[in-house]
Amino acid sequence: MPRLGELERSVMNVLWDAPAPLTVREVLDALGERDLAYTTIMTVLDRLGTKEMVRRERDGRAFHYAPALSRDEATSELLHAALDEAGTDRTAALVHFARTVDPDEAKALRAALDEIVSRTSP
Amino acid sequence: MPRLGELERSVMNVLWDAPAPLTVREVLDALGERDLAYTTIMTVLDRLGTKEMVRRERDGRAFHYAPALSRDEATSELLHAALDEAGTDRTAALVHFARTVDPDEAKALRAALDEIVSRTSP
DNA sequence: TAGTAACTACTACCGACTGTAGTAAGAACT
DNA sequence: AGTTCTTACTACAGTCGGTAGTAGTTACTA
Repeated sequence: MPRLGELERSVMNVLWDAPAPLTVREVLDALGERDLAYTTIMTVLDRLGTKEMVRRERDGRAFHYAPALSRDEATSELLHAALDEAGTDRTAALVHFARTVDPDEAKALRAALDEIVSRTSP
Repeated sequence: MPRLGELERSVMNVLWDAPAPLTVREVLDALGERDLAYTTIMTVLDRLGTKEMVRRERDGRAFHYAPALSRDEATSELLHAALDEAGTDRTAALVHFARTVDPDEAKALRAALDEIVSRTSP
């Protein structure tokens, strides 16, 4: 997954928070605090399309934009990418990560792992 | 932790693989396959210093460069950074990650988590 | 001791990526 | 016919990373 810029990520967050695909104008409005030009959002959405982070479907004369993957998937892919940078010692890096993750999150993570590990080697 | 480029990462790997701090020339030699200029390595090491990824100590008239953090720490920080991009739904992202990680790595990760979780809530 | 080799400091340049936006042109509404 | 909305295309400046040159200084060497 390509790296996202600040504004690109904001736009993705808007799309992820929306219950349905949004038009350029709707994204623009959602980003109301940052007084951006309509075409700026167009450009960003276009680039996100090139990066295959969003897909668009025509509805009448306007396009509607939707995330190509869920926020969870995207973050998970980021995590995998980070892990891939480790080269060797992937496991060691994971162990280090496990020890530094927030306790509550550690619990949730372990629960999820319990499932998959028990499913893999019963 | 700032993002590293390709060459920067190669240099970090050289430093991580070395048992002791290296000089510019030693890094350059270790990267022998890529015919780079001495000053290119200098520049890269300098930038890595700015990013606080390496520290240097003078030894005679030359500097020796050492990683400022271990490879595991660096990868772990990358993982945390990736997780931070999740904003909300950190846990959900972790669960997704747990389900998509390599089975062997999942085992190791769970073992590490077992430790910390049992230590946190005995 | 004069010349050469090694090392650092500073500067430079190019390509890719990102933020930001303008202009042109077509469709639709007034 | 004019205004409005939308898309397509183009542009420009800033930052980052890869790559390296030059100048100046220290140290070894013939």
